[in-house]
Amino acid sequence: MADVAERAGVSTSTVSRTLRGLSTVSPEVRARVEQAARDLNFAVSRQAASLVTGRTGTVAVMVPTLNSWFMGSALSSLAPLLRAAGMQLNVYEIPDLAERTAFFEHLPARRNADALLVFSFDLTDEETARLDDLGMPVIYVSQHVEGRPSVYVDDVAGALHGTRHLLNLGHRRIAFVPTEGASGFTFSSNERLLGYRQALAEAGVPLDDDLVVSTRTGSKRAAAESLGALLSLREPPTAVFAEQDEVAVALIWNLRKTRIAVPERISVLGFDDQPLADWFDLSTVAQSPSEMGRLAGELALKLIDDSDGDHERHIVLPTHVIPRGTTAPVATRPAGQPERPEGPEESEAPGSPASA
Amino acid sequence: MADVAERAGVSTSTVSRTLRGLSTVSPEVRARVEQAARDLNFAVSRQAASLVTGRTGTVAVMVPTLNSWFMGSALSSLAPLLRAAGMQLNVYEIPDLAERTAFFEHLPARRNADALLVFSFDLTDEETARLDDLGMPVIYVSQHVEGRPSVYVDDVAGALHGTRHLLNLGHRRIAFVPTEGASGFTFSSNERLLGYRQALAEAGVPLDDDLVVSTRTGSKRAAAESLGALLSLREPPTAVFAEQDEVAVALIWNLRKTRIAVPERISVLGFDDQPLADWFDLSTVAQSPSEMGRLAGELALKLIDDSDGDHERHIVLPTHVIPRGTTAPVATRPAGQPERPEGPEESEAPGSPASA
DNA sequence: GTGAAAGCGCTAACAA
DNA sequence: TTGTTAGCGCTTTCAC
Repeated sequence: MADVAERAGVSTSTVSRTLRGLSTVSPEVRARVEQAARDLNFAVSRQAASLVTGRTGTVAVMVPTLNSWFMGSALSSLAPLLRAAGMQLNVYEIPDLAERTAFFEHLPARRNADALLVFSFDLTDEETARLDDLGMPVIYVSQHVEGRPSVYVDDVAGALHGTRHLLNLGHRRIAFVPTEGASGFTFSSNERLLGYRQALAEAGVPLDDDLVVSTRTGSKRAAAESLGALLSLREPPTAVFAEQDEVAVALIWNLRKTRIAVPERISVLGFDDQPLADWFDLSTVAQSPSEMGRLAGELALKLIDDSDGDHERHIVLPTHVIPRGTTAPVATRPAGQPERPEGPEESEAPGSPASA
Repeated sequence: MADVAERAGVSTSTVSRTLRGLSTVSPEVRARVEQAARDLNFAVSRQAASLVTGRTGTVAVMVPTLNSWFMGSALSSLAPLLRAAGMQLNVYEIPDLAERTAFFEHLPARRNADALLVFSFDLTDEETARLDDLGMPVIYVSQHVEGRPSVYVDDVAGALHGTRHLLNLGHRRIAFVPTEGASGFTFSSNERLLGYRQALAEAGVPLDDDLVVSTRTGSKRAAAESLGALLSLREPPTAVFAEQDEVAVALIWNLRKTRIAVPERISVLGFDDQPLADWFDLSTVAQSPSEMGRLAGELALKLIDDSDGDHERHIVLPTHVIPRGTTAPVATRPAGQPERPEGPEESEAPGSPASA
């Protein structure tokens, strides 16, 4: 910066003022300084600046993985927003328990970011408390933490509406397939289960715990097992509501393999509306992670600017039922009994794998 | 840090030494300092440290998007590696030309990172030159830049082997569907096209430019148009090699819709081996972005440590042909003429959408 | 509107 | 092995 100052024939203070866009610089001087900075290819060291301002110009995000549709979408909308605000984006990927322990032990974000966005973790109270005295705004995303800024989807309502969709199609035996929380985060399983139950209750359909069978995500095999449990019930379901699109698709995959027609014999509903859903023509409950990322980012910026300000601190996002080709009115005959001989089904959307 | 020093009854130098794990600290003092640091919940400010060391403890990555299988996988393997080395990960998402111009204008990574990983851009010589005097190691990933550290997949060989696979199945009319470079990056289209041509040449199959039809990625509609161009040729292809799995799947989707059996009437081969390929039972040429991320990260760390060292600076990763259900021997009759009446195909993997 | 000087929190050289 | 001191590059009073 000293070089720039010398070249422009001013003091470093003036250079600093100019480069930060303060208005207290005369136009001619400003021009000269900017030219000098450009000539010398100069960029301010945030490190040095932050030392005196106490701000790092960085927003940290803590994510369970970077390799998922959800995180990709969320971060994709977050990143440009931060850049536009002149902020850097720092990513902490915490894939397993060991990393998680280490993270909470050292809290590496401390003093190295102006705000922290925590994505999709089910934190213990102790961990939350630890984040509380991190000395920066902490925003919980895709989860809902009492008394802290949170941005999340209304999972209860989403599952409620999804289940109602199935009920409206005449289904009464509706299974729910939640995803087993692998490494301490559950993608809102509980809330979605709640919404499912609520819908059944309000429709006067008796709850049947046999119809709730959890599975692991992304595994065709695990889906097959869950499916087996459901299909071998005395009274099997006519519709299955999977807590995630991936699981829904795995179920469909297995159903097709078994030559059980979807949606004629059994309807399948997902949750997320990720691209896979479109490929498989899957009916689903849509949520928008990109919207979530955007709102979380905006909230973060507001809280950095003015952490005691009067901001909406609990932002709840809506969901939408997207009916596609895998949900249909319940067959008039009891499920499990074919309406007609097995064989090729009639034409259907090519995106949905057929049995034939 | 002064607080910690006081509490431990030592100087700040000793605290600094202890916290950096230097061996020149006596065990008792070390214990005392560590305890004090823990009590006070102290974390070193990287900002302040970097001011004097000249190192930021940060690796920056410049990516076109965060919302893709490729980037997700690559960053997912890169992030833990950096964390293990005590480095932060800084992400610059540059989705469009405007952002790109702004990025190269200001080079915000300058002085704010110890190394830069550039993913999947086709840079101009001017841009490359600009990165050259960034004052830090720049590693090009998923691309191949003359004279600079690069980590990339052998796209030519991949396409060569893929095409050979089709040739070995008896195909002679083999189409290639590259992806139009949307915003200045081409995902190695050219190299893959090269490999395709090479394979045909070595097999003595004449090149036919009508068999190369580009498309946009992720668009069913665009795929339909490309497909139309191919199917309306006087001598249509019996196999299509898509430059990306997504395109391959879109082609299959449209083929099924048109009731053209895959692979009986036409074989389809992809490139990438992303999860979608498995869902659609797509034969493909596999590459490993996670391996790429890992190697790029390791190279970055090496170059930060010792930028003139004798490191392998061009790392080329292999590809593997993964035959699945969408490639099969060419039909004995000329393509375009059905071998048997249209109708349900025999049983096939349920992952691949069937026409029936 | 601009400059001089102090100091942010740390590390590195040097001394002890 | 430990402490003292200087200074990294910037921003921010406070004068002018």
